Amino acid sequence: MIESLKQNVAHHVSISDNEMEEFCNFFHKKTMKKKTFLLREGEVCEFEGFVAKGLFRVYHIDQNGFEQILYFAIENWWITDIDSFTNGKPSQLFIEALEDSEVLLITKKDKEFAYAKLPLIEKLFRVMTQKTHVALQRRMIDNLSKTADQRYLDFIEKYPNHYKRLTNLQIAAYLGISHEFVSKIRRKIASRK
Amino acid sequence: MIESLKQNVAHHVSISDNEMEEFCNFFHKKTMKKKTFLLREGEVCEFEGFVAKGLFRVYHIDQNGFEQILYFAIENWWITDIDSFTNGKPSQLFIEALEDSEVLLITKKDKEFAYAKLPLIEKLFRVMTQKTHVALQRRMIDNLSKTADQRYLDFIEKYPNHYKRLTNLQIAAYLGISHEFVSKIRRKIASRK
DNA sequence: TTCATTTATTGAACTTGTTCAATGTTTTTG
DNA sequence: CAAAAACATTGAACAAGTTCAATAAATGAA
Repeated sequence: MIESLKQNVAHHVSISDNEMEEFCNFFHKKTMKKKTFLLREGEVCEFEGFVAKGLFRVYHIDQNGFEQILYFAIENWWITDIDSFTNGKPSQLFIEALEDSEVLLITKKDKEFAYAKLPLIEKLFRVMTQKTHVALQRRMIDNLSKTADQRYLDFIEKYPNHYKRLTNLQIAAYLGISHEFVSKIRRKIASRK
Repeated sequence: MIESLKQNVAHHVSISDNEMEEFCNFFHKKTMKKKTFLLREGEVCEFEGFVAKGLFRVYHIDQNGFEQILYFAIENWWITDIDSFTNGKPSQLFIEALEDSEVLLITKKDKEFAYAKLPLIEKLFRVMTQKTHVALQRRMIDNLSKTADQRYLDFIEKYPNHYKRLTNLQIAAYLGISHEFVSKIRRKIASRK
């Protein structure tokens, strides 16, 4: 449970056992039923979360009522709305559990406390933010240049574990296409074999 | 020259005059002619740069030879390839001056030195990375949901200063559409008035 | 200034992806 | 287990955006 968090932290920075213990103690566990929300539009995001079990979607709803999915988070992913969290403003995002899930949360206060006390934690989050930023740049470039077919293929290749747990509707909202078209892409791919 | 850098830093973190001086001393000025490159694909990005004057484009070229522009950087913007810079791997990006430009560069070594010596500098870059990340998330969402027309309008509204200095070709490569279609969008908009 | 190069515009034919509506399939839930 | 709800598939008509080719306009370099 907390073990996976420790492993994840250790994967990014080298930190003493004591510091690790101290950092992990800031987290409290939250169990969530499928289809419940960790964050809703309009709320201020007061936490940063580590997914211990389950699956979440982080998404936005536009003026026309369409959903755009920013990312899916399964085990060992972090979830928050950085903008709302760091700037204390109302979120534009929803974070919803798509399966029964368990998440480890740290509050804003505790995170700041950790920053002040444990210099490596500042580094941890800087490194993680950089990594997600690089991944998002990559996705942006792909979105600018590739067809929906290619993006779908890339997605199932890149996230085979997500893929199995998601519906067409959700994949469509991530790729920025209609779910009907996802069906048509699947058919095309199947017939190609 | 260095003044604009100081102002930019002060805008993000509160730092003493001494520390500011020390940090800014790490930078050296580079003057660049239009159409010259600060970074080419395959090179390792050894710098982080602050644009004092001019205009740059940061872009990628895909397998089919098409360019996707990640962003434009004018005065007071920072430029680097985070992935290449932080992980020491060959860049997938080009950074090119689109006008005669002046940029203030800090090397990787000096930046690490600054991190170690001036704790607020770590914060500075963390805050800046977060801001660019939030902006990119916003752009991703818009790209998933909006039509080319709307994205074009958003662009000229959001970056009126960039817009005047860019060609249709460049705006097209940023929006992920053909430059012919940019022409058609412009015509449509003009006829609507 | 002049010639070459780059950039912008336009139209026609085409491709990609959307929308809507109907139907079948799977999953949830009482 | 049965009924309801959510999800997936399909086709037809449509809209959005591309490609190609031709021409005009602007810019740059000698």
